[in-house]
Amino acid sequence: MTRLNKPTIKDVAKEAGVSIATVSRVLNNGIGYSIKTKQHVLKTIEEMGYSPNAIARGLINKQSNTIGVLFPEISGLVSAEILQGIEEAAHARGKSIVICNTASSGHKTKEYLKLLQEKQVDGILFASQLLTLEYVAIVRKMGVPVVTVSAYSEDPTIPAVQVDNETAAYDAICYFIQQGHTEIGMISGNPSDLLAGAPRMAGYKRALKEAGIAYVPTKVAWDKGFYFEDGQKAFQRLYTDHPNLTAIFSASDELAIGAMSAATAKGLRIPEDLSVIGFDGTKLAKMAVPPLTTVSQHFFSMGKTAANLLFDSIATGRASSGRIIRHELIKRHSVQMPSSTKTMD
Amino acid sequence: MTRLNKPTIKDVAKEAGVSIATVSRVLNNGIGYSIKTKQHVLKTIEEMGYSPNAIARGLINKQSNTIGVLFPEISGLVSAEILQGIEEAAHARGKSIVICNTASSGHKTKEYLKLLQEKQVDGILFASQLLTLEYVAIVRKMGVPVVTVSAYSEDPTIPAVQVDNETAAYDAICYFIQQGHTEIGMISGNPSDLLAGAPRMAGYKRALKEAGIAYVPTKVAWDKGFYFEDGQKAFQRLYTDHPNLTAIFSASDELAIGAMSAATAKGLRIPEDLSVIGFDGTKLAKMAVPPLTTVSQHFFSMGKTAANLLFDSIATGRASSGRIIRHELIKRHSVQMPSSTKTMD
DNA sequence: TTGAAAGCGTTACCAG
DNA sequence: CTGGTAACGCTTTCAA
Repeated sequence: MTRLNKPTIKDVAKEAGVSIATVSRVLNNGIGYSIKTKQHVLKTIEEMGYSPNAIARGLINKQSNTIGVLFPEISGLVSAEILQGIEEAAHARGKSIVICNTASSGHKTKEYLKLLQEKQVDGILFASQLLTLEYVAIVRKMGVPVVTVSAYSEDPTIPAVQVDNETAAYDAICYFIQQGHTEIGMISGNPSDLLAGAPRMAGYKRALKEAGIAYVPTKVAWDKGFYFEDGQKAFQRLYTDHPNLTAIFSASDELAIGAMSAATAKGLRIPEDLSVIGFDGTKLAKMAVPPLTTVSQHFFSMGKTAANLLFDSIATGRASSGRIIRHELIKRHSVQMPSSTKTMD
Repeated sequence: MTRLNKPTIKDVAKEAGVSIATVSRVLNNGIGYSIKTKQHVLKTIEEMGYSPNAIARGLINKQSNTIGVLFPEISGLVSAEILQGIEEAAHARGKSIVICNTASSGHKTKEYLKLLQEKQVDGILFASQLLTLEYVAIVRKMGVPVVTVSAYSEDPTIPAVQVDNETAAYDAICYFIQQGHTEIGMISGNPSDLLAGAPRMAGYKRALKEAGIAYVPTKVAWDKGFYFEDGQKAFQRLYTDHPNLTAIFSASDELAIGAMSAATAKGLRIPEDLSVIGFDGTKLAKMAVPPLTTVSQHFFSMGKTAANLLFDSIATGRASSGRIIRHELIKRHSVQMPSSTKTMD
């Protein structure tokens, strides 16, 4: 039976005929040994197939080079894009990330926070995940920096990376208005959602007000969340109450596509009979029929930015400030001027 | 300045007036102490807010309770669903997962493999990611188990969790044939893809052959990959060469939706003029207009199964065998009998 | 330029 | 039932 255990720094030292201190030095510090020793050590490392043990390193350095990322769900396009951004930033700095799917459950979240503490992660990212005061307290006790991506925090001092949701919604409505629409409905997420619910509705109201259009509460509908089915259901209600709507702004792309699907089923043509704007800018939007005009959030870049903020904070020991990531109205083919404008009568 | 450092097991021992061995025992073994000591120790742990250090534990136990998962991309629906399945299985066993986005790059993959080795992961999952002989060799040297999910391995001895792609495609085509179609085209992925390309094309051919329908090479088209745009482009070519096709089988949902979008743009109605079947069963399919009939792969369950196989392998030290996950034809509204059957003339 | 040794926070063995 | 202590693999003083 050959020696199955992987070689340690000790083995390398013995084999190379130097001390472990020397091996460690050529591995880490750029100094403290002769060029000749360096080459010799490097060669034996190569020959033995030695690989340093990050766990042992972590124990002594008191850092794991790992961050934890919490998501309420990971099987969606939004999460996936944010995650990809985070991953890119992490990899660029040689850090690794452990992902935690909390399923929006307080229990699972706290469980994960405990796990992350035991794993000695260097920092934590809350992605799309409500950061309650309770979580903040836990994380404070852990003593590691936190940042939030596309998430609402009950503690305003936590650095956040997000879009200006109010303005983004406002811009969408203004575009409708520019196109001549006045009968504008909205499919919202739950208004109790302080990140993606309430602010977008506020933007909708502000744009209407500035244009002198009366705000009619029943022109805003929502169901449970931000999903396709919610969009379908909300549209039914909207259409029943207000069949004369010429434009609908939806708080997510899925919501918008659900609405379009329900509208098509009712025989409405898009955009001829009904204009639609979505939100998020996921790849769903370009795949819709017709391609969906939407307010894009650049999730990839949000994830990347948030991760970098966190890494900076870890490195400097100072809390960073948040960032607003610019949104962008991507114009495709789901919006046109209302065909039955009064002047046509 | 209060004591900022987190308490260690030593601190707990001192505070509780016992030895660290005892504290360790109440933390790990269910035995070896009086009920009274246990309560006392637990109380001091609680009071001091002590949390065990998983890094130190890992060092001595020679395991990290962590697995590495490699994806060629993580911002897609398929990856996200697989990941969610893996996450669920991992969390259920108290393991954590570090994710690696290789971008299909051999360089990044090898870099990650090295990182995972240093992190002392207990096992590795290749998800949707080609497992080359070179990678197998590296992983063998690492001495940890590997399993593959929805991925092709050049080494057939590696446990794999996947769908029977040939049969799945075969079933889809048979369904077309049952509905009366004979002019059946296919939008394939790249045939050099040994997992999702070649086998699905083989299934297509077999079904045709069994039904006595001639296989016409130009009735199969593909572009670069499995994405929306590829579907659009491939459809153009298919339609130019064979405008009389009444049915198209696509090797992914995105491909199918791309084809539908291009077909709709040409004035074709679905399913009246053209029937379409997709592949994957992502949430995209149900959101299409009309809702897409598709061969579902149950990615969530594949991820979960693969992770569990890996954990078993880690625990027992024995390689497990792979699993075929049953596919399922989900019938929605993108397929109907060809309207212009010969008998109607 | 180099080596010896202390120590990071745990676990597990061996005495008592 | 309990305590002392070696060891896990590594980094980092401190001396030489």
